[in-house]
This record gives sequence, C-alpha cells and structure tokens, in this order.
Amino acid sequence: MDNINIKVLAKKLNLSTSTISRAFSGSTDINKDTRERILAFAKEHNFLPNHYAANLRDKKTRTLAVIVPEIANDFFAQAINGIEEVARKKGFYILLYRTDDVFEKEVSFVNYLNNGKVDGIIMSVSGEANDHNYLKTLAKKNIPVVFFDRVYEDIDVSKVTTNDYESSFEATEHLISTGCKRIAYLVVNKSISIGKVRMQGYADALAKHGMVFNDELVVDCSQDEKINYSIIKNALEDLKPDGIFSSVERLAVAAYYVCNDMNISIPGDLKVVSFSSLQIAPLLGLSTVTQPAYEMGIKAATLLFDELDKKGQHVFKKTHVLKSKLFVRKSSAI
Amino acid sequence: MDNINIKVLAKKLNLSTSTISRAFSGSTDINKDTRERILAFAKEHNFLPNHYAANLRDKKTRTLAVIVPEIANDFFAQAINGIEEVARKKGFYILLYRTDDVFEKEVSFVNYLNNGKVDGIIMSVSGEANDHNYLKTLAKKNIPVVFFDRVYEDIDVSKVTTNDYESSFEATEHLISTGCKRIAYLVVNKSISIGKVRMQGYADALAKHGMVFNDELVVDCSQDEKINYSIIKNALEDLKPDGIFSSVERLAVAAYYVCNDMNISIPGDLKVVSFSSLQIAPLLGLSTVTQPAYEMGIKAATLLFDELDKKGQHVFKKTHVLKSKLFVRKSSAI
DNA sequence: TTGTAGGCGTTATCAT
DNA sequence: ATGATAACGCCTACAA
Repeated sequence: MDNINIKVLAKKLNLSTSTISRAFSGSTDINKDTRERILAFAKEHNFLPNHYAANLRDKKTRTLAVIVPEIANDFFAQAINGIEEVARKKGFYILLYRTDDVFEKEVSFVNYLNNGKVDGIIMSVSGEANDHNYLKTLAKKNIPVVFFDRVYEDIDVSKVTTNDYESSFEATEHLISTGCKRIAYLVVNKSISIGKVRMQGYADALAKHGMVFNDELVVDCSQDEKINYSIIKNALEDLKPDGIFSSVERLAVAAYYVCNDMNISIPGDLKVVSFSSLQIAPLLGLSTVTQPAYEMGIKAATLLFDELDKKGQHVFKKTHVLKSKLFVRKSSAI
Repeated sequence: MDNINIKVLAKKLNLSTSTISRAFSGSTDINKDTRERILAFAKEHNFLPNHYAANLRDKKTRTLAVIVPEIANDFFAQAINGIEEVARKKGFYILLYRTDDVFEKEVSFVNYLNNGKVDGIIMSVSGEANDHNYLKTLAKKNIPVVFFDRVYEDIDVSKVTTNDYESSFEATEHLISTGCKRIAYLVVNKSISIGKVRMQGYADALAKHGMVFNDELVVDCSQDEKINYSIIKNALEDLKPDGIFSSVERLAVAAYYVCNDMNISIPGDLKVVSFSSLQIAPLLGLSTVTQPAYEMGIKAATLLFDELDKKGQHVFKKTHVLKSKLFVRKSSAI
C-alpha cells in the first residue's frame, strides 16, 4: 500500500489505467458511477495522481516561479499574497525565490527555470545590468514572464508598475506646501528605473515651484544598513535639509533612527515622506506614498495567466500602471 | 531546437544518452574531456536536464513545502528567509503555501502534498482541531514534517519553538517591576498552544509577586482587526489596566491604535510589552519579546534535512527550544 | 463507456 | 569510459 498509483488502483478495481486517469481528469467519457467508485476508493487510500508524472506527459507544470529581492518586506510580502491568491484559484503552485538584490542570483535562478521547471515567472528584478540574454532564452522556450515594480525597460514582457513619477511629484509638492525649502531626496541608486523616475518627479515638482534642484540634496545610499545610517547622518549634519523625500522605505526608517539619535524632531525640524508599504505606518505617523502591493500581485499574476491561456499565440505586452496613494501623516504635518 | 533533451544532445554529439546524463550527474564514470564537451554544448544551447523527468525516475523531488498562516508578517517572513537559506544551499526548491489561519486550507494543502509532490514539509499550524489524520498519512508515506512556532503537541514530529513560558514570565515581571498593578493579557485564543503557554508565564509571574490572576484581565480577541479594536477599546475603558502584555504582535498594534484614539499615553498611562518580530519596533518604541525568527527557520529546515538525509531510518523526534529575547523600550519605561 | 499501448525525459543497471 | 535498455507514473490516441 506504499507506492500506490494508477496501475495499482486499476488492478484493485478491475479497471484499466485509462479509466482511472479519466476519473481524475474530469473527463466526460466515463460512467458516473465508475468515476465515483474510483474517487471514493482513491480517497480512502489517500491517492492523488502524481503531479510530476503528469507534468512530464503534458509538458505543463501548473507551477509558477516568483522571484523577488526580499521577502521580509511588507511590499513584497503583500504582492506575494496577491500572486498566491490568483495562483491558488487557478490551481497553480508557487515556487519562491529570493535574490537578496544580488543580480547573479537572479540570473542563476532564471537559468535554472529554463528547462520546463515552471510554466511562467513573475519577478521584481534586482539588477541594472545590460546583459539580459538570460531572460531572452525564456522567451524562446515560451515561458512567459511578468515584471512588477522593478522592471527592465528593455525587455518586452508585460509589466505592472505604479505611477511613480506622479506620486513623487505629488509627495514633493506636498512637502513644499508644508513650507520645506531644502528637500533631500533619498535613493538607493539614482540611475536605475525606480530611483530615476522618482527623482524626476521630485525634480520637476521643485522646478514647478521655482526651487532649484540641488544635486547635493540627492543622497545616494547603499544596500548596507550601517553605511546608510552614516550616509544619512552626514547628510543631515552637512546639508541641514528641512524635508526628506525617500524613494525607498528603509531609507526613511534609517533617517528616523538618525533623527532619534541626533535629537532632530520630526516633523518639527524635518518633515518626512517616503515610499512605503509598512502596515504600521499610521502608528509611526510616517507620511507615505503607498503602492497597491496586493493589487499589483493580483494584476501581475492575472497578466501571466492571460498569456498562459493564450498559449503560443503572440500576446501584446503592456505596461500596466496602478496608482499609488499619498497618505499625509504626522511626519509631514505643519 | 525547441524541445531539447538529452536524446537530442546525444545525437548531436554522437554519444549515448547515458553519457550525457553522466555529464550532469557529476559521475566519475566519464572522461573529463567528454564531460566538458557535453557541458559546453549544453550551455550553449541552454540545456538543463528536466527536473520532473528526473523526479519521476528517482522519486526525489528536491522540493519542500512551506506552509504558514501569513506571509506579510515579519515573523513568518524572516522564518521563511531562514528556510530559504538552508534550502538553497541544499539545492532544494520551496513551494509556498499560505493558510490565512484557516484550518481547512491547511488540511487541503497537506492532502495535496500526499502524492510525491514534495520531499518534506515545514509548517506553522493554523488549527486547534483534533483530527490530525491528514498529517498521519504523511508519515505513512515517509514525508517528514517539521513544525515551527505553532505546533500540534500530539503529533510526533520535530518541532522548533521558543521558550514562551519563560519569556512571558520575564515580560510580565518586567511590567510589574515598572510598577504596574493591573496588567491585562491580550490573546487570540487562550486555549491553544501559544496563547496558553504564554498565559501561564503571565499568571505565574503575577503569583510570584503576590498579585492575583484576574480572569477579567485576560482579553480574548479574534482574527478580525475591527472586532479586536472594539474588544480592546472596551477592555481599556472597563478594566483600566496600567499594563498590557500582548501574546501576539497585532493585538499590541491594535492597542496602540486604541490608545492613540483614546488619548491614553504609552507609557505614561499604560505600559506595553508584546511578542513581536516587527523590524521597526525600536522606532515605535515598543518593548518586545522577540523570537529568533530567522534562526527558527534555519533550525526547522536543518531538522528537516537531517531526516531527509537519514531517509527511511527512524529519527528521534525532538522539540528544539530557541530563546526569545526581551527588549525593553519606551513603551514600558518607568 | 472502457481498454490497449506508446511515449513524455531521465537515470540506474547491466553489458561492452 | 561508454552504450543499450527498462522503468518511473501518467495521459491520450486509437481501438473495441
């Protein structure tokens, strides 16, 4: 009773393997009673058709890969929730990969997925590199890919992003409206997609209000928390900004720590607005630009399944832009 | 060039499929040059052996399932990180499942995993039900399971927990030492494992300091955020506690919101300590009992691989208790 | 409505 | 060191 399979069932029930198979596939070419008899017996013996054998036969895995930079981050966690939601409804499995923002890991994961391991991939990218061949081979193998939030512009796949430019513009204008004259922009890498677009929104908002864009006030940080702490500390000491617009949650958090230690009062001395999906932002009183993370996950997964459903046929790849929302809280109160 | 497999490779390279296979398996029974020639050619054509076919052959999936109540929660996210870390090193894939704390989902997932879908399962359970047969069939099929944090005591599998009793005792004592006379205990379900053990620590600490355990001060909450808000609000109004020990992070968060709205000052009017893995707890000033989530993930995965390595042989199942740590912050300052 | 048989891609065994 | 072959469990023409 250990290795139960279709053959064994067939023998026990005096039926053929095809009939057993049909009972599970929901085929109509089977007598209702027969099916029920089979399913009942199967249930009793805890049998389910082996997924991998079916994969091999069908060349369908009913599995998708989700590749994200981090998991312990409310944005990605919520996005994964959205993806999971859709996948579950479709009866798909989710294979989870975390890159730690290391481009090499991303490449290596994707390369692994190249031989029929999954039917599709949803990812938020980690790199800024130009050699995206590792992604192009997926297309050749007809494995659809959807990017969300962090994307490579030069790759022709469906994308789900948010209106980063507009919300950055709005957030910056908001800071200006509270009276800020020297607004610093915190960014991890000002030359890649998100950092760049958000900076543009920031810069244009300044311009609109007759304020000069000062390169000094663009504080370029790293992936390392400790280093960021020093960078931000120095920036606050040297530049004495009266406002901070942070393109990334963890830089705002770092700024908070610095302010705590330096006895800088928020919002008294310094007003702060940050991109963030922190669920407890209200408690912190942090003003945020919040992306619809969960909805982005839903959308990304939906797009992927769209492509999967039209399998083979060419699908017109689009970028779907969802709207972020500015929540003004205590950290930028007048 | 679409459907490349070892047969195709064999033909192109004038070798047999066995030789090709050996090149990938790291077998020593192959000429070094031959192997390199094969690997080079394979790489050039983006070929990797099909994982599912290998599964079918070997009855090894190199995949494990992780089942958790939530993903968008710092504790679980960090635990998953730990699991992922270990799994990656072992070359294992992770299939992720989220139960939303719905017992039926847990049962259904586990049942799905019953037919060779994964080599092992790591889970933090959602139920309190008594019918754990769905788990027992896994044992019959030699699929090892490891529980972490939330466990079923009556199931004989390896478990990773924390010293909940001691840390609850310590946290409560700490509140007493700050002068609290009426300490409320917030819990989601005081009759199941975690809620129960933590309450015992709370009760015993009170007893040690000659304080009476007052059942009224045990505030039993629900899974619903809104309902919890009212429950806690009523509790604060009616019971007028001067301290809160929360067994679960989100109840503490709810309490914070209530205090905000009711103008109750923390720690002035009310001191708060909570179990929590919130990464930004320091910023909130929330005193926490913090579980080593990441390490628990590491440990759970390690235990699972131990069982996998000794495959078949009986493994003595143990409960591994890691230590939580009390961080006293502003919310319980004197 | 049910049964037969071949093949999905791989690897282990056995032979050479 | 390399090759031929059978088998893993399933599904789907095709046949009956």
